[in-house]
Amino acid sequence: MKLTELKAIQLAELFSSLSDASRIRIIALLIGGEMSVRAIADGLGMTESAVSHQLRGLRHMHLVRARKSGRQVFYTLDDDHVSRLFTLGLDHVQHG
Amino acid sequence: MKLTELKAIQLAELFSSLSDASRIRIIALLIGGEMSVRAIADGLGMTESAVSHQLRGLRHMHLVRARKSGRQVFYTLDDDHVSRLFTLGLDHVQHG
DNA sequence: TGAATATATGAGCAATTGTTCATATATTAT
DNA sequence: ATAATATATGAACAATTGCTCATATATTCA
Repeated sequence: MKLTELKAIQLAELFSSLSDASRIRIIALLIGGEMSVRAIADGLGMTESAVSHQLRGLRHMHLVRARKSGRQVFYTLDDDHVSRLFTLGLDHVQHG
Repeated sequence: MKLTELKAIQLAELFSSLSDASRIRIIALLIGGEMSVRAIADGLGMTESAVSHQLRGLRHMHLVRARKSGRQVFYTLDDDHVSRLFTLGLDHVQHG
């Protein structure tokens, strides 16, 4: 398949955002619906700082979207590509 | 979604194997069909050593499969999950 | 056998990554 | 106003990554 170097880099960056167990667990949580940073941190036993750092990367790659409400920020998956990549990857792992 | 830590790690490892532009370009080439290490190296302007190192990781994650013929080794994508992940990722990037 | 070819592998190094800790910003409550 | 809460951010550090270079293994050819 023909692929410009730019697209190759963008694809690699997309998959990079899914290449860490903490981020995978964040996304797995968000498949269940919108959550605040603290709720994610509590749910995963991570510090809010670590979660916030990871969410920034995910936001930057348009994998999650933020909605601010008062002093909380609620995150959701940005579009259905994300959960489809997730479940397709899970398929591969489970048939490995 | 509920996800064991093991599955999270395995998923992260799977996406890690797709998280580098050189590997993405190797996979893009292999979507066109079976190729030798040298052909891949020539096609991408990489050294055979660098390609071989990358192929080892891809082989380990069952993304590519090797077939030895004489002194050459021909690589193909291991199963259709790979090209489906690839094209799904490309979709996301192109709608970004 | 020895030389040439194709691939694989280990060591080493620069660059990147994910975390912690401290601090900053923003919002709400008193 | 001050304090408390929720999140974001920068610096710094250990751990990981992808390459090069040298070398090893395997196969073919003369």
